[in-house]
Amino acid sequence: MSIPEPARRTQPNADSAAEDYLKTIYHHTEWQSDPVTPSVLASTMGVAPSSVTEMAKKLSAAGLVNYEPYKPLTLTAEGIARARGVIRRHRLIETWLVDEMGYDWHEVHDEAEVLEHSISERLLDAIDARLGHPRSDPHGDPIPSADGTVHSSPALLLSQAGVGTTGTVVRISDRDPSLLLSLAAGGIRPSTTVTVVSQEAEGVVVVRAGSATDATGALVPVTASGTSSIWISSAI
Amino acid sequence: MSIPEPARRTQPNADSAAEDYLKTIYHHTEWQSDPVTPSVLASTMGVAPSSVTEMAKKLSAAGLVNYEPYKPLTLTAEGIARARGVIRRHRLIETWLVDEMGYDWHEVHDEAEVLEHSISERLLDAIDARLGHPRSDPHGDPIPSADGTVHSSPALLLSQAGVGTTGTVVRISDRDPSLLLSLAAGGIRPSTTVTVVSQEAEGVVVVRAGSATDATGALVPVTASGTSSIWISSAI
DNA sequence: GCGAATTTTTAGGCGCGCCTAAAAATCCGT
DNA sequence: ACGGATTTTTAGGCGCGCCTAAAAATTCGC
Ligand SMILES: [Mn+2]
Ligand SMILES: [Mn+2]
Ligand SMILES: [Mn+2]
Ligand SMILES: [Mn+2]
Repeated sequence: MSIPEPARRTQPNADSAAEDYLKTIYHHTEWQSDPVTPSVLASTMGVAPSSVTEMAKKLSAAGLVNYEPYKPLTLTAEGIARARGVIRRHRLIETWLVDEMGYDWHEVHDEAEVLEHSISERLLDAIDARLGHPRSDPHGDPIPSADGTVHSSPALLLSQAGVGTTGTVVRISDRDPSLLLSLAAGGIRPSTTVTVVSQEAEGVVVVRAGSATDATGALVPVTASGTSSIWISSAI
Repeated sequence: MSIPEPARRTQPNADSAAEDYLKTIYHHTEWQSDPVTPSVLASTMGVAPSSVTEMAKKLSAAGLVNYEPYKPLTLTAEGIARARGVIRRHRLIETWLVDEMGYDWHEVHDEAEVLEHSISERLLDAIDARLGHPRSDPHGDPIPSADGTVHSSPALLLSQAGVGTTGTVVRISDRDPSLLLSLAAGGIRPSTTVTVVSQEAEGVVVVRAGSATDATGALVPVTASGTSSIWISSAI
C-alpha cells in the first residue's frame, strides 16, 4: 500500500492539443498545398498566433514538426504518421456513426473531433473490422489504413473547374453542417456526377446529371479567397 | 473574420477530473456506507489528500458536494444526479463493449474510464437503444436510467457471509481484471448460484452449485480490511 | 484527559496550454 | 530600396489540477 509514487500525474488526454495541431497541419496539405504558417494555423484552430509558435517549438523538440523561425511549418515523417493516426480515428468514427449509429453526415464531425482523442487502438480496430475496413468516410475523405497508407484520388476544386465541366464528386468538406444538409437535399454526395452550370462571385451552380425533368442541383458557396468546399474528379 | 473572441478557451474535457471525483464519492456509498474522507478518496484516486481538499472546495462552490472542514464528503442532490450520469455512461459503455464489440468482461473497465468523459448524450442514447436499455452491466452493477433512477438489489458482501451460505452472485467489482479472469474460469458470474465453503484470512472458497462431479469454484481474495470483491443476494 | 499519532488543511510551487502586449523580423508597394 | 504594414516571436501572466512541506485540527491509546 501507498507506494511513494515519485512524480507528476499525467493529465487526462495529455496530448490531445498536440494531436490537433498535427492533424490540422496535415489537413492543410491534404487537398491543397498552401504553406502552413502560424497565422493560418492560428485562425483555423481558433488560437492566438503566439500559441502556435509555442506549440511548434514543442512539437519540433519532439521530432514531429520541422520548425525554423519565420518559416512555414511542415511535418516530419513521424509527424505525418501521427497525424494520419488521428485522421484515421476521426474518419473511422464518422463512418461508424453514419453506417451504424443512425447519424446523418452533417452531424458527425463534432462528435468525432472529441472521440478521436480518446478511443483506444483496440476499439478502433473492432469498429474498422465491423465496417469492413472502409476506404473513405461519409464525406469522401480517404481513411488512412492502420499501416499509414493513404489512397487518395487526384481531384480538382469545384471553384477552379470551368463552366460546362462534368465530373464525379470526390470529396466534400465536413466543416459546414448546413452546407452538407443542403447538398444532401440537392442530391449531391460523394460519387454523384455533377456538371458546373455557372461560376459567379457568390457561388457555383452545380447540376446533377439526370433527365431534364428530374435533374437537381445546388448553389455551392465560394469563400472570399475563391475556394469552394467540393472537389471533383478531373474526368472531363 | 477575426472576431475579437473575448475570453479564455475551455480546455478539452474541461471537467473530467471533477466527474471522476463525483463518481468516486458516489461509488464509495453504493455498496457500503463508509464515510468518504479526503484520505479515502485520495488513496482510491491516486492523488494527494491536499488535492482532494482543493477539489472538494471547488465542488462545494459548484453546489455538488457538501463540504465542512474535517468532515467526510457527501454529495448534494445535484451531485448525485451528476455522478449517476457519469456512472450510466461508464456502465453502458462497458456493456456495449462486451455485448457488441468482442471484449471480455475483464477488459472493459479502463476503456470505459476514458470514454465516459467524452461520449455525447446522443451517442450514448443510440448505444442504449441498440442494447435494449440494459439494467445492469457485465459485472452486475446497475445502470442508472436516463432520468436518474437506479434499481439495485440489496446484497451482502461475500466476506461477511457465513460458511454454508448459498446465494446468487449480484455483483463483482471490476477493478481487478485478473480476478475477473479467474472467476470466469471458475464459472462465476453475476446470477451464478454459489455456496461459501470456507472463510479464511487469505480468502474465501466459493463453490458453484452443480452436481458433485462438475461443480467448479474459486478462491476469492479478501483485502487487509476484510472485504472481498463479490456481493451476493441474501436469499437464505 | 492528555500527549502522540494521524488526518486534514494551508502555503507555495509546477507544467500545460492558452492569453495579451510589445518587440522584432519579414513582406510589400511604390 | 525603403518605409509602412503585416506577421511572427518574445515576455509575462493566468487558471487548472496536481504536487510537497509545514501547520493545524482531530483522533486514539493509555
Ligand atoms: Mn470530420
Ligand atoms: Mn469527414
Ligand atoms: Mn468499470
Ligand atoms: Mn462495471
